[in-house]
Amino acid sequence: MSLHEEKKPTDFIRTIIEQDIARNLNNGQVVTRFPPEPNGTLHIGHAKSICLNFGIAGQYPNSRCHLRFDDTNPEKEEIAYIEAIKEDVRWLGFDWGDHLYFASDYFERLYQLAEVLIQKGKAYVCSLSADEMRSYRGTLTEPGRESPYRNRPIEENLTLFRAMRAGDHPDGAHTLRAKIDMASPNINMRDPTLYRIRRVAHHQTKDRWCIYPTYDYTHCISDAIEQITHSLCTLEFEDHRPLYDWILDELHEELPCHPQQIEFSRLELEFTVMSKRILTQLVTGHHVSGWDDPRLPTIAGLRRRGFTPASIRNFCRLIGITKAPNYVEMALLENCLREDLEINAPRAMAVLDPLRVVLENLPENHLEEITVANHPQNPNLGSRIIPLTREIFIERDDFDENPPKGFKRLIPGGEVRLRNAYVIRCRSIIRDTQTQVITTLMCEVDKDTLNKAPEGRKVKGVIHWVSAQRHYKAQVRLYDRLFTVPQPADPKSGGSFLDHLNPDSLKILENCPVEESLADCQPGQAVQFERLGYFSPDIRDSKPGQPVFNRSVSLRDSWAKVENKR
RNA sequence: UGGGCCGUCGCCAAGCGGUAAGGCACCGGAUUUUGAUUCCGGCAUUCCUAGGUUCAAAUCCUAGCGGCCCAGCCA
Repeated sequence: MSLHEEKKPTDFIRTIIEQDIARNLNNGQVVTRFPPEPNGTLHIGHAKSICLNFGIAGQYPNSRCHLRFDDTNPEKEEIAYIEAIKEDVRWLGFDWGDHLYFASDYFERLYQLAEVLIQKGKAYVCSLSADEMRSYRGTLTEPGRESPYRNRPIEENLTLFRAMRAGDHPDGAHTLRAKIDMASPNINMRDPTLYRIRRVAHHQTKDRWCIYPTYDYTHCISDAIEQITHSLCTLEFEDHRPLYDWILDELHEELPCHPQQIEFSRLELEFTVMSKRILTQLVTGHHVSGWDDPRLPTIAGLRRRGFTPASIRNFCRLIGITKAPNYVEMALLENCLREDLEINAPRAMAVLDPLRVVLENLPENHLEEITVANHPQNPNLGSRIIPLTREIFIERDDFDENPPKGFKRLIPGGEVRLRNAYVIRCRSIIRDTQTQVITTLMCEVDKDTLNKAPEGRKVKGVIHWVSAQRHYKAQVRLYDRLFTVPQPADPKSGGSFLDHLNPDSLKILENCPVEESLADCQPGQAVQFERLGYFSPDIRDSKPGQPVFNRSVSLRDSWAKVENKR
C-alpha cells in the first residue's frame, strides 16, 4: 500500500474475514446477511449493521449480502414493515440483488430437520406449561431440572410432533425442545424451545402452519442454507453462540456449511432511545407524530429530518465496530450531516424572526435584481437572482440596542453588511407606541458597497435579509433533542423515559419570509439558510410550490458559545 | 461467591512486546460579504487498579476493581 492510498477502514471483524480469505476458507468467498424482523421500523442502530454487512460484501470480490426477514413470530410481525424496511435499506444506498429471503421460506426444511433431531434423540416434545417450564429452568445460580417428558421414546416424540403440526393440540400444549443440558451454566443450553404451537396466520405462509420455529433454531439453519460465511450480530447473542453451533453440529450432515457467528456491540446514541419497545411507546403514546417523526433516530425520521444517506453511512464508518459498550454523542452524527451539506447544499436566505428595515435613501418602488452565487466555494452550483427592495426583513436578534462586547451585527448608528448586497447604517428606531417594542429600523444604504468594501473603514458584521415586498412565506420547524438527559432509558437517570422528554424539542414558526426561489424546493433537497443552518422540505406536509421547512441541523455557532458563557 | 463479554483523552477509536494514530468535542490564532467553511496550533509521560515477567509492557502473567448481557413457548 502506498503512503497516499487511503487506509482501509478496519475493525476486528474485517480482520477475521481477511484472515479467513487468506486461509482460503469458503473458497475465499464472503457472504453476509442483514436479518431484520418485520416488527418495527429500522433505526440508526440498524444502519450500523446494514453498513457493516453490506459494506463488507461490497468490499471483497466474490461476495454478497442477503436481505433476510427473520419472520418466525407472526404474532408481532406486519407485512407493512417489510416494505418499509426494504425502502430504508435501499435509501441508505444498498442493494441485495436477487438475494431477498424470508426465514419462512425455510419452514418446511426446518420442520424436516426437526424430525432429524428427534430421530437422533436430540430433541423431544415437552408437555410442560410455560410456567412449569420456567420453574424447571432453574435460575442464574442454580441448575435446572430435567423435564419429566425429556425421555419420551423417539417414536412418541415423532408422533406428537407430527400431531402438533397437524393441529391436533391446542396452543401451548406442547413444545419441541432440544435435549442438551439442564445443568448448563448457560441458560440458553438448558433444553431450549425449538417449536411452539401458535394458531396465528403468518404474513407470508398464511395459515399453512400452526407451529412456528424459534429464533435460535431458525437463524443458524437459515444462515447455513444460504451459505452465509460470517453471521454478524450484536453482543446479546454471544450467549446464544453455543446453541447456534450445537444445532449446526448436530445437523452437519444435512447442511452445506457451518457459518461463523461474530458479535459486535450495538450502537447507542445520547439524548435519544434505540429500543424498539420505547420507540413504539413514543409513537403509540403520541409523544411524537409517528415512526418518521424528525426527532426520532429511525431511518424514516432521519430521512424526513433531512439527513442524507451519505452522512449516515459516513457516521457508521466513523463510529467503528468493536465489542465495547458505546454511547455516541449526537454531535458526531450532526457533524457528518454538516460535512456533507457544507459541500453539496446550495445557499439561500431566510428570516425566522423578522424585523422590518426601511432603506430610507432608496425610492419607494426600488427593485434591484442582484445576482448571487448559490455556493461560496463551488461555482458549479450556479447562481440566482434576488430582489432588493426599499423594505426588507432582517433577523430580530441581528439588531441590539445594548450590544454585548464583541457584537458584530447592527446597532444604533452602526454599520453592517447585508449579505450579497450593500452596507447599511442604522439611523433611527421606530417603536410601537403602546408596547415600546421595536417595529422598524430606518437605515441608510451606502450605494458604493455592492461587491466592494466601503472606503476608509471596516465593516465586520454580515447579516442575512429577505425582501419585505418579494418573498415566500413558509412554515419552518426547528428541532431539538427529544430528551433532556443523555441516557433517558437508563434507570440511573431517574424516573421513566417519559419524565425526560424535552418540551422544547419542536418549535413551529409560521410565515417566515424566505427567498422566493425556495418555493420550488422539493423534499429530499437540502438547502443552507445562510447563517442559520441546513433545512429540507418536509416529506409529509410540503405541497407543490408550498414547502414546509425542517431544520436538519444548525450551523456551528461560535458566537452563541460566547453568549452562553456570559 | 452461575455463565458470557467489556474497560486506551469529555465521546467514538487505532494499537496485538519496541516506547500512545485518527475523528468528534473543547481551547487558542489566521483568512472570510455566512461569528459558517477553510487553514494553522494546542489537547493521554499515559492505557481501570495493584503486583509480577522483560533490556523494554496499553500489549504477556497474577490478583483485584468497575460496567454490560442472560432465567420469553421474543428476536
